[in-house]
Amino acid sequence: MHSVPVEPRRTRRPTMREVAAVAGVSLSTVSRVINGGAGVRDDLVERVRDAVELLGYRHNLTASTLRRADRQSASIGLIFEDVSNPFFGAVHRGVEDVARERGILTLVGSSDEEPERERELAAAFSARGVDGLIVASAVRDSSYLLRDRAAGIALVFVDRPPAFIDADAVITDNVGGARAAVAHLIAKGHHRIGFLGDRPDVFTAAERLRGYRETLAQHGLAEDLELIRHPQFRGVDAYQTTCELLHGTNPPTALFAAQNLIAIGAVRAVHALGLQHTVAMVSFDDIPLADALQPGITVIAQDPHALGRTAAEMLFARLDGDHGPTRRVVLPTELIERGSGELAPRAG
Amino acid sequence: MHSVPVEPRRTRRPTMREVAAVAGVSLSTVSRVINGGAGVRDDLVERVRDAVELLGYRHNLTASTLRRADRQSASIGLIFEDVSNPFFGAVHRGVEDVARERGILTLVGSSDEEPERERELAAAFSARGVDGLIVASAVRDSSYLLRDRAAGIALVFVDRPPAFIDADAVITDNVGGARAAVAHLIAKGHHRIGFLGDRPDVFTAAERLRGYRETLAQHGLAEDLELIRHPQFRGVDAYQTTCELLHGTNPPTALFAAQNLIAIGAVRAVHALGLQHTVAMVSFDDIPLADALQPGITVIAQDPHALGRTAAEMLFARLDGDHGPTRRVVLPTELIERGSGELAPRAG
DNA sequence: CAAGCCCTTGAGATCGTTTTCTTGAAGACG
DNA sequence: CGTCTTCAAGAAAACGATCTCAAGGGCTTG
Repeated sequence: MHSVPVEPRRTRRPTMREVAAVAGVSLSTVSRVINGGAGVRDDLVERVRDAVELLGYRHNLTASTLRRADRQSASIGLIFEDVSNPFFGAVHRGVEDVARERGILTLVGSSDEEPERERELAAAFSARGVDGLIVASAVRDSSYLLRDRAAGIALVFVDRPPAFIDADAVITDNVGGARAAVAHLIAKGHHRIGFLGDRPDVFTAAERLRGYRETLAQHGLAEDLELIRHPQFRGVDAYQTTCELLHGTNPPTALFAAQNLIAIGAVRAVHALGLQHTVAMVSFDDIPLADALQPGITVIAQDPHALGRTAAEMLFARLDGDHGPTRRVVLPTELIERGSGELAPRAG
Repeated sequence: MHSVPVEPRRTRRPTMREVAAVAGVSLSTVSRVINGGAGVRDDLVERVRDAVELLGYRHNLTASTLRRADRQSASIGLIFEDVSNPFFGAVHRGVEDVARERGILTLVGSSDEEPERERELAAAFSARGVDGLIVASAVRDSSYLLRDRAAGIALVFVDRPPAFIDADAVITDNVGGARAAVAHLIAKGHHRIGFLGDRPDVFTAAERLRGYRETLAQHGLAEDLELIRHPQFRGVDAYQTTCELLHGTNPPTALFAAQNLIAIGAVRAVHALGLQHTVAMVSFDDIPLADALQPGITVIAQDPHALGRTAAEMLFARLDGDHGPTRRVVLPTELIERGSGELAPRAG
């Protein structure tokens, strides 16, 4: 079994010219049939269709795009931080659901939060003639995309707003969500609340930190820099950082884990230390099995699928000729109480 | 703010012809410089580079691919069941890591396990001239891809092997993993083990069910069809199905949850019923927070990232001219004991 | 019956690039 | 000094499709 060698590209793909020859019509007629067949006599349409079938002709969109007046490639590019983060998986799916209805395909890449990589991806997408770009940007200055937009590429920012370029964006209410999380913990009596989040050069992290700080200030609570931590490699370091934080002198009585992967690490740490009934916790972003834990994890849920859907809808509106002012859509978060956020403070 | 209207495509993209005019050289020379500059005098190279910079020229890969002798588009297509399933997110990332080194981009789509949709995606990718296809196929008969491969598109199956077409494949040892799971439970004394998995028309589900059955038989245990369940919509129904199973007459003392999303549903159900210390459980595929639960979830872990990496490596080997016999790579699973699989049977 | 119109069809230009072919200049060599 | 080789550079064809435009046929209409 499995011993038949794979033949190298034996047959060239048939072209419209060959279809035309077989059908006994001109190249133009074949093109018309392929593009819907309007204005072609029925019997010719049939002959062309038969020839297509016979030869196994497949339309070459590369050549078509090059020549067509509208220049549309029916594909868009998505730049995420990491396609293997379930958050972006859901955003991707939201985009795909909308794109599918229009027969549009998605090119997807991970920037790993590296500006250089993000620009490379944008350039690569652009070189392939994408009609639009949906970007979760990791750069301080997104104006490098101006040239692409000037060349006719539609542009929507998702999860993080654009900087130094006026463009459409769909983001979550990060500050509001963080405020809700921290206010919730304060209402339960907590005064020392740890913050675990990405470094503040990531927009979402900065916003969530802002919400944290503002809410502390609003309630007259002093900010302790010891309690604000930024684990570098989220999965691994969040665990470690949480342990350090909880084993330090004067540890927090509650934690706000401001990102999904960091939250997973923090939850694992709290459970490993046996402190899950002692240290309160709220996470930003819902995580699988959050409700199966004891106690369940109270979360600020965002809707990544809706983020993707909305971004795609805005992108296609632009491609359909919407030249209105740029829009920024902010999607709300939802506080889901499951137990971990409702624990009262206890002396460590 | 945000009130400046977005200008419609104002500038056309500059072409090589325009670059040539500005640099005062011929089109051919510009092409040579863009493609590495071999055989062009240094001063001309510099003049062309300056013109490129000045005009903001961006290479048009669409036109380039059309004309180039090798016809490579430097992009590949990925067909998954669902890009928002973290399992496929990880496979995707594995592919991307390998593709990135070669400057190759990924087009990605979800088939939702619908054969029609899978064929549409393959056709759409093919029309866009992808160099290769990595497919987690949902169809009984994958021979529809023969035509594409004949047209020179490399082909690798991932997660599920090909049917009616001889092609490379990378899959997990589903039968072996399932055997290990069930044997583990039997060794702990369980005789009534529930099976929760996708319908057997999904290859992986059929294989895991086979492993389950064979292991029961091997240990002289009778098979009870009441214990074999196939929740239709995984997230929602797995929860419901698990509840029904555990509340039925003569319920199982252990569960084998044979897919990641089903496992999440089953774990939630077991915990909701308060049976997590009573009913043993092993899941196929590791899931986040499995180790934070009480008891931790014992899993048969597969390595989706390696699945993607390996598939990509095989694909590129073919693109590099490997015409050897087709290969089937089977990646091993790993049993990770965390507690839930080590519970002894108790009368319900 | 001729003029005018609509409708279908095909010829040829064209999209932006690569590739082949040609040209011309410079250098090597007997 | 003439011929042969080598090399850089440009002119033009080609990739596979779409689009413009002109031609031809059939029909209506005066």
